[in-house]
Amino acid sequence: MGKPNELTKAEWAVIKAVWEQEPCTAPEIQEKLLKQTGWAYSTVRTLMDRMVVKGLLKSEKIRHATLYRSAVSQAQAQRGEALYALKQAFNGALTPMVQCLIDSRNVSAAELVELEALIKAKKKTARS
Amino acid sequence: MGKPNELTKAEWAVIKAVWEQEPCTAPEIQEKLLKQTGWAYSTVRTLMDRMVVKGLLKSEKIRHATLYRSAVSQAQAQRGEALYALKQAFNGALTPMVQCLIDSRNVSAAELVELEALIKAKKKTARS
DNA sequence: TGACTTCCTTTACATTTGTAGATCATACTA
DNA sequence: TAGTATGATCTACAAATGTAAAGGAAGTCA
Repeated sequence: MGKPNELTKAEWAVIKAVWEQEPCTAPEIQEKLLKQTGWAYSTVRTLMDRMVVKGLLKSEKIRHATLYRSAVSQAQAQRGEALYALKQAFNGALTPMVQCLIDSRNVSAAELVELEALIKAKKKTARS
Repeated sequence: MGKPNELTKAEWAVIKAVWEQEPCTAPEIQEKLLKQTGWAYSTVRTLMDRMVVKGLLKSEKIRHATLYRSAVSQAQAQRGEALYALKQAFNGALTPMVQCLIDSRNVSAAELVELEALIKAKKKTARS
């Protein structure tokens, strides 16, 4: 299970669309992304085929048409990205990274409560 | 203040070395990175010059030699990377990202305490 | 069954990134 | 001052990425 290589922006756009509707065809994804990206069909198609080669998507040929599905889950991809940032930028130091996150954004009171709860929960599971 | 574009792995390696010793010369950085990367002088030099063009480093010519310094702080670069992950992978949702981080790693009890404190502190500043 | 519409396949090309050899200018040293 | 070591510049080249046009094949509707 190699690390799901980090995704490029374009790849993120595609795989997000795929997650929303699996399995799917290239024209469907192109349609979905048209507004945000303006990409032509062949652009999307090329991206998707390259992503198959990379192991980010799987494709299956049904007669004439090609069906795609994701080969990495959203959770896997998210984790890959989060851990990449953690490692690269913060040298693996978790606390500074979280600190940075909550300092760099307007965090609502509700979110702070959530975060607190989450950490409490983790403490419980950790200690056992 | 454009977003400090995300850095590539190679760029991270270079800028980290620069932060450790500013100002610095290309040969110094090459030396520093030799062990981890095996890069030749011209490789490092090319990287650094490209980073100047991108606005990641600044360079100054002192006679024959070239002195480099960072043009983005460590904090800025870290923030860029963290926010990129947040936005791209988690669609800006902070809590899930933090959740993911603490689930994907062995977090020590001490770290959990730190995190908790950090959030408490944030709550205080937020409410005012 | 011919025309139209879709989707697929192939090919292409510019830009960015990773990596470095070769050669030129300098400065130090004997 | 000639020779050597050191750093600078230029040029190169392959792989990855972003982006798409052009031309073929297949299914659909009249």
